[in-house]
Amino acid sequence: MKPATGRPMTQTERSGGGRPVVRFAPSPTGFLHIGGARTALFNWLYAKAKGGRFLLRIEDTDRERLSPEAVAAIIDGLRWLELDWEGEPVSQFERAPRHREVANELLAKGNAYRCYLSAAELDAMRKAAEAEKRPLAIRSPWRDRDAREAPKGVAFTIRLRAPREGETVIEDRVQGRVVFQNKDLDDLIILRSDATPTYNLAVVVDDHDMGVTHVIRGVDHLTNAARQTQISLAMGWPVPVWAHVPLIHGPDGAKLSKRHGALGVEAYRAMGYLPAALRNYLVRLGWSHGNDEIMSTGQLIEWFDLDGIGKSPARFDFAKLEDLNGYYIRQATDQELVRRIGDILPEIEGGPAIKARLDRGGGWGRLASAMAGLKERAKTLRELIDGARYLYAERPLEMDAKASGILDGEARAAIAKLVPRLEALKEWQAGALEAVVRTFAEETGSKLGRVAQPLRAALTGSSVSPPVFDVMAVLGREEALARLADQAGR
RNA sequence: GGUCCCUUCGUCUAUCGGUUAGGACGUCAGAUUUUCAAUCUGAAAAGACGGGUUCGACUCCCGUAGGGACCGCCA
Repeated sequence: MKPATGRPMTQTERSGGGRPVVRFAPSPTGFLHIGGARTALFNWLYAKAKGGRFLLRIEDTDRERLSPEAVAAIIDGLRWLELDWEGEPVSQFERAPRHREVANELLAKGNAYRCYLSAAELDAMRKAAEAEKRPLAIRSPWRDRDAREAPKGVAFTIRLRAPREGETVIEDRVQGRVVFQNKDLDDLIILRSDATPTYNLAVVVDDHDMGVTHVIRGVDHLTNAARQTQISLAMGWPVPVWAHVPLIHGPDGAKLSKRHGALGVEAYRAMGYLPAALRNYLVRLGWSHGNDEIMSTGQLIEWFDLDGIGKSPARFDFAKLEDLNGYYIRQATDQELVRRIGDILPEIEGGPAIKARLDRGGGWGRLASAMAGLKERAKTLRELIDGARYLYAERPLEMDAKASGILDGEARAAIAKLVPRLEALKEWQAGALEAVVRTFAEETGSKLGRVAQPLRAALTGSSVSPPVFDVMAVLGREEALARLADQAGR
């Protein structure tokens, strides 16, 4: 098949539109931040949507900035987000010999050359250009100099012999056709003076060797796409399909900072967000499918495509994430919620203490039975834990300001009168409890709320809770009556 | 400074030359209610600006303004 335009054939076109291969290639210098998570998600979705493969490569060539914890954090983050990749993660560092091999091949082809410019000289050139306010393009004299003139025993770098005329065109599935004038691009270093490969070389070689057909990544790599295209062309390799997605900004439109949300995904996990909610939120940040907002993973896989990605940057909005998370919490099964609370409890402030109390005396079981009422009122797992406080609180309950306001003398007296009737109940369950209290309210000529609020206060120490009768049922006869007795007036 | 990109309600977005410019979050009001939520109903809220092209522009072109990315022997 022939490509419709004059651009180089892409791998998909060569393989007759076969299964795409995509990859997520983070550098392990920090955690998996929210932007990276979205990039990973887009790649993952694209692979799933098109029946392709999603690979993971760790760009760990910078040994100084490498941290093993960061690698672990990225992998944990992807796992938590449930973005599974195929095979073992590829270590870019371990492939250095192959990168070197390609650099030498380029050298042998005459598409690269040894450059003896020192770092200090380069620095001076850059400074001079800046001082004169003229555009900088490093033009190494060694591009055309005879290799025999080379100083002996001096370290050299290998530079790509990039074309000086014409243009390098990026046909981008998101950005459209982006044209770079070759005169603006300099001969980039592909092999450092210590014979280690640079990023752009490593990426091109790895993507080629891994059979990557589509490169989906942040726009911050757009100019790299031009450089990488030049390397691919110099090797006679096909150029992948590009898709450079816009970056995520903070609420103020500026770059996402720590205080905005440039946190690692593990922070979102600890804040009590559900992976499905975060995925749904993230995918809508820059991608759309008509007016659809809440989409199941199945729908996302069915609908996702590069065409739906917009070109303008999006701002991160916690309020919308929260709303979505609330929805996913309401949809989640009680068991899943209990499990996830158990997962994050050890890593949040005050969590271990709560866990210890839940561990004692069937707390988890009570949590599970209270979940139906609880999840209706929480936007995050943290709020869920907070809302469940009455379950694991110890007697005598601490009353918050509103609760003690509700429990005035009259209210306490009412509780005292009500307790015997509750005690007389054979079946301790919500319906029966409600009937008793309703009757009581009618008899005393008060609205249900007048009785229910004091009960709530006495039972939970708060003015806010799930329906009181459910609360009583979950607490069980003994505990509920004890709490009421604690607050009952004489 | 150079190169490249972006600009629809406060926010995320739909629209792909003809719509009362739609939806979602948030906000406000109301309904419901034992509290708070959830739910339902309704309201306010947008095409940065200036020129073209066209019978007709949010949509196409140019310019201005604002914003962003990149400009390493980092990735």
